[in-house]
Amino acid sequence: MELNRIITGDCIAAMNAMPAKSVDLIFADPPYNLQLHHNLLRPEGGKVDAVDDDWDKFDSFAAYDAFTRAWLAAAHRVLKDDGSIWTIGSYHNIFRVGAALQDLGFWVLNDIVWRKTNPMPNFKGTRFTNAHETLIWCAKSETARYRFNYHAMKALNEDLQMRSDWLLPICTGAERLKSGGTKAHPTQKPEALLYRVLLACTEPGDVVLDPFFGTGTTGAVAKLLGRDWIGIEREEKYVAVAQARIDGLLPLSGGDMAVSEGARGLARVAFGALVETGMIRPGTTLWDARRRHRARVRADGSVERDGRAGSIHQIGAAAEGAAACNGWTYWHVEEGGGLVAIDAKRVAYRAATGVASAG
Amino acid sequence: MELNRIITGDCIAAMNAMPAKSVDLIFADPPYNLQLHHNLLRPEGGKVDAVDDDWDKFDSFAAYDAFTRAWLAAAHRVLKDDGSIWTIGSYHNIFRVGAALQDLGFWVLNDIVWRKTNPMPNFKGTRFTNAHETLIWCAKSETARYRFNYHAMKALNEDLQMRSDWLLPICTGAERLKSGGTKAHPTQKPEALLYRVLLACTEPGDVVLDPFFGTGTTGAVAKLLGRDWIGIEREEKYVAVAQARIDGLLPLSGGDMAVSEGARGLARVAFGALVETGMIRPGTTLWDARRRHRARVRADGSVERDGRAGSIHQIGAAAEGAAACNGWTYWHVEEGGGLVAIDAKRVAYRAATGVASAG
DNA sequence: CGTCAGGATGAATCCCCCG
DNA sequence: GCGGGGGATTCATCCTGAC
Repeated sequence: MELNRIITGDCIAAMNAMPAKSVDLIFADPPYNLQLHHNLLRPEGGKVDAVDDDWDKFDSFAAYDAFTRAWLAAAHRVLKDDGSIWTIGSYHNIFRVGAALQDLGFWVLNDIVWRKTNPMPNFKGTRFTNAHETLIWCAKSETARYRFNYHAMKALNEDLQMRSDWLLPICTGAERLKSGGTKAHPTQKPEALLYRVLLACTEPGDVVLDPFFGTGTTGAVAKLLGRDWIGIEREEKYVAVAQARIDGLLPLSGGDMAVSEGARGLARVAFGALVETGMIRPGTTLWDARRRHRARVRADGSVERDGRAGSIHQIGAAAEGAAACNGWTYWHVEEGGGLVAIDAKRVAYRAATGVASAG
Repeated sequence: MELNRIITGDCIAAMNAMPAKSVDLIFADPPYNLQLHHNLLRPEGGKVDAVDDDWDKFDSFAAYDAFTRAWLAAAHRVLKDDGSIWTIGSYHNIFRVGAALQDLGFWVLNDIVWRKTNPMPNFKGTRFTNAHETLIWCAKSETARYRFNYHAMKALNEDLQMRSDWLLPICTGAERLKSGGTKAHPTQKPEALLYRVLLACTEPGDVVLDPFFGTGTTGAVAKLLGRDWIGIEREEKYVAVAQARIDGLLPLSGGDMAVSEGARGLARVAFGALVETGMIRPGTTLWDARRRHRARVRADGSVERDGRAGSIHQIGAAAEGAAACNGWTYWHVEEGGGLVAIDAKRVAYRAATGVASAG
């Protein structure tokens, strides 16, 4: 089997033409079936550049399921018995993909949450910011002896076990491939994501297959890490971009590559978290250190003073007639006859929950 | 329908005995179908106290799917058209539940990741630490007008949009209910999780249904926040624990339940009303913030620019060549040598006339 | 050359009342 | 039920151009 090349064509046919049990790892980023109906405008009037490509359009969930089961069955055949498979998706499609994986006999090892440091906001204020995507990692069967480089993952995570939630930025800037001044592909994944997947589940010389190759992030990281790879992609324009990208790369010599871990230092704690967890009850009176001003805690973590509601910082600033105020040190609660700064509650919260570092 | 009580029995039968379209929110924590075949040993030899209750055993994915679709269909019937449903699960079951939700016509609004600050480590070093669970939030249909208290969520998160990943501790310590020295229920959820769900999607007086009530976390938080609730639980030992727990609770006072509201809750003011009352005189020049465009106020509250007259919004959009425009924040009047947004005039108008909230 | 303000942008199922 | 129109709504990051 010829390695380190892109096959142009349909991934099901291409996989069926490959030898059975021939690849060690499959990474698949299939269409998400986003079902976007309307144009979305940003508050300042700009238009969101949506994914509206034909390859993401399906007539129904049934049609999407049929497609999913077909490519997963082909993937099952080419995967070695001790290999494993990763898929990525969003709430639009990931439940269909996950159920299909289970139905085909794949054994789920983890679901991994890719938390985006910089997701697009929800412009209309109608839902929670959709700030993550989900990956599913499966062995070929319940009893398979899959590869997991536990210590490499632990080392990558400052000697703590790598968790199932990964904080990584989306692909922007110089890493984002352009063609003709605009993005070459609407859904290019960050190399750091593939780096972690390949480092966790393969060793040098393993064969990595990506049936939805796109601009070739999987191939690029595989080459970098000294893994062999095969990419399958239907659209010739993406094939050209991917080939040029990978040709221009040099593998690492011995090496390593920085994986973004996001902001370090102490985790940001919202005042609302203290209210939610019952450390401070709605209705509690907050005092400044000299009891000259008071405010009342509301159910959503905002506070109210003289009929005006806002954050602890905003209302503290208003009480002092100042432009800004650190509400954590400004406001206090009554405790044992004296006043305790709410910052002490934050310290206690961090200690109780073990949220030491951000990320 | 009798509220604020626990129904002992099977949740499907109990929901089918309830009136159709009678609840505003459903929170469901169904069995996870954990498929734990072997006893798991800790490194030091102790046995992990795993979920091995009969209620979590299913013979196959098909049996679990049939159960899931049955209770979800019953839930669909009792949910109001503009209500919403939350479910929680792990990778063992959440894909089955999510696919069933979509197949039954529920419309996914978000998948939410509950990131645990203190998850159980992976003792064997064979996988990533399973550090999260997944919630799925759905409206009853694609076109339903569900409730989302956007500004309350934003206030709870230090004035940033609440994201789809929530960092919360697991339920331990004093909050963890005990019976006879051991934990009363193997999967008790933290109150903070329910607090956020109920604060986001209900208002005081709404009816919240939990078909897998367990030790009654949903009921406890509903009572605290002044929401009505109904719990359904099959196991009498859990019913007793939940009832005692909720009976011992005091709700917040009415004022403490108040949360932040956005401008959509404010009374609508016609621009013409400001002209009528003399706050803005006909003939006044309106400017955009950077003085690139100007318009002239007419006697009827319309404005004119380049020979075209229309509302402040229409003429603002025309000036910008945009599809839409909020004229209140786009246009400004000269005042004291600087520019003041006409929105400030609207604030003054509301204050002067006492029209605070929308009717 | 550096700094700063302004603009662009990312897998998005993104409004709602009134006639 | 549908169409029109008022008017509510954004976070982190990177790039470009002005000075």
